Amino acid sequence: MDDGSGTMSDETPKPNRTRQKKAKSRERILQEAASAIRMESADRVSVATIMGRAGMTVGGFYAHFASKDELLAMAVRHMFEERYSAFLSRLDHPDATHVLSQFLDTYLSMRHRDAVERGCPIPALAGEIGRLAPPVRDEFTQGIDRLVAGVNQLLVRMGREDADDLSASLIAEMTGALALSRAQPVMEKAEAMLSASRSLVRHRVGLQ
Amino acid sequence: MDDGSGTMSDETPKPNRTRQKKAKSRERILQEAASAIRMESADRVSVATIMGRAGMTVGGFYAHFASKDELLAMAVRHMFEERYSAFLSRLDHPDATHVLSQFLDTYLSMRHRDAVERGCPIPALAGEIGRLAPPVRDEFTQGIDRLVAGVNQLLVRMGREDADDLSASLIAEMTGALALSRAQPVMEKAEAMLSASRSLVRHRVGLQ
DNA sequence: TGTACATCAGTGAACGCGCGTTCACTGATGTAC
DNA sequence: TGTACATCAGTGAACGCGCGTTCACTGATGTAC
Repeated sequence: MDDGSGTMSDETPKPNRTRQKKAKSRERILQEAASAIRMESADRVSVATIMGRAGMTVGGFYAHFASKDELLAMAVRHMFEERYSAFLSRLDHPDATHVLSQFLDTYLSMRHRDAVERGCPIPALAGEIGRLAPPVRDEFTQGIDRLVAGVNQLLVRMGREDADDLSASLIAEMTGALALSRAQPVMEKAEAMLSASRSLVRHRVGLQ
Repeated sequence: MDDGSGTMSDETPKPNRTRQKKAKSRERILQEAASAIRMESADRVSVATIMGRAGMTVGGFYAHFASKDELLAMAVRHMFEERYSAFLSRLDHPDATHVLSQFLDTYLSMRHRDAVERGCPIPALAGEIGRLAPPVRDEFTQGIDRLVAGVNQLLVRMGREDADDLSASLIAEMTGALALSRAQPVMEKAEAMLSASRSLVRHRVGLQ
């Protein structure tokens, strides 16, 4: 059972063609799960469906994950990395205002509203996260914390002294506005909601 | 089939003890459904569980509702009425500022955060509403519209000229903040999130 | 008021279905000599 | 390099379970005379 390394990790037990193929399969499962969970909810999406979309059959699943819950936790981590690694790596960009401005506009856009399966995990999962297993919830709250901390950092660099409260308040408004615009099937009304929040959020951070 | 009234309504076909008892049963089912749906999601809660909590068995359900979907729509309407009829009836109160101030503080409180099953339907259902049947979604968006319109009315009476955008933006922030504080299991952090939004929302409407 | 039939709210078992998980297996790839 | 065995990613059928819905039924209440 022990691979000889100091920790109990089951990582890197020699790369070869078989293991590389397995790693790619795992990546495909994670990607399909990340999409399907945001689209259908963690509850509704089945292990069989995810495996099917990843080009495999159900039985093979348990060679990759111990349970559906473990997949959910890894998929939530995957969503935050996929969506925010680029943003978080731009926090040191010389023009903090520009980075923030772009973030706000991208977030509060119809494009984002309509791309649930590649969008921010927060509005997609906030409602059901309390019912999911603690490790899943942990990945979720850590993802939120990193995002809020990122916005906070930009606000500090822009000279805001109320950055702590403001960053939390902005993320609350933005995730709320996206969720509400998605609940509204009439496109014009959905756009009006995003537009209202976009202009007020920009105003609140001193843009335009 | 026709009860003789001009419309196709199946209402008021003579009240007697049997019918009164049935009406009370229906009310109990609706109340239990409204609680369970917010607590467990529309998806996870079963017709059998709701009927059991209302003191009946599964089979009796279809004497009250044509399907689970019909129950969901009626239950969503019930939630908004239960939560907001008092607030909406206070819109004409002479002191608009006071009514709004109370609304904000009640909404962004730990008490509200911890009372999911009696709380605002918006953060509880926003994530899954897009997957529910159109009639359920309609009740939901109508409920949101009435709430936003109510806040809008108070802001107008307080002399705000940007009331249209501001009311939508405030509801977005408040529902978002409540959802985020519920996702956070650490009480102190949950309270900090609510507190951040509470002070900024109050500031945005010119309070304190 | 008393009786005989009608109504219908609610019971409880059954249905077909999709779920998460298990498991004996297959066959391509890896390892040892 | 060639052969013989070991490994293990992935298959596909099966499991027990809970779901929404149906339906024959029961028995209390309502209606007609």
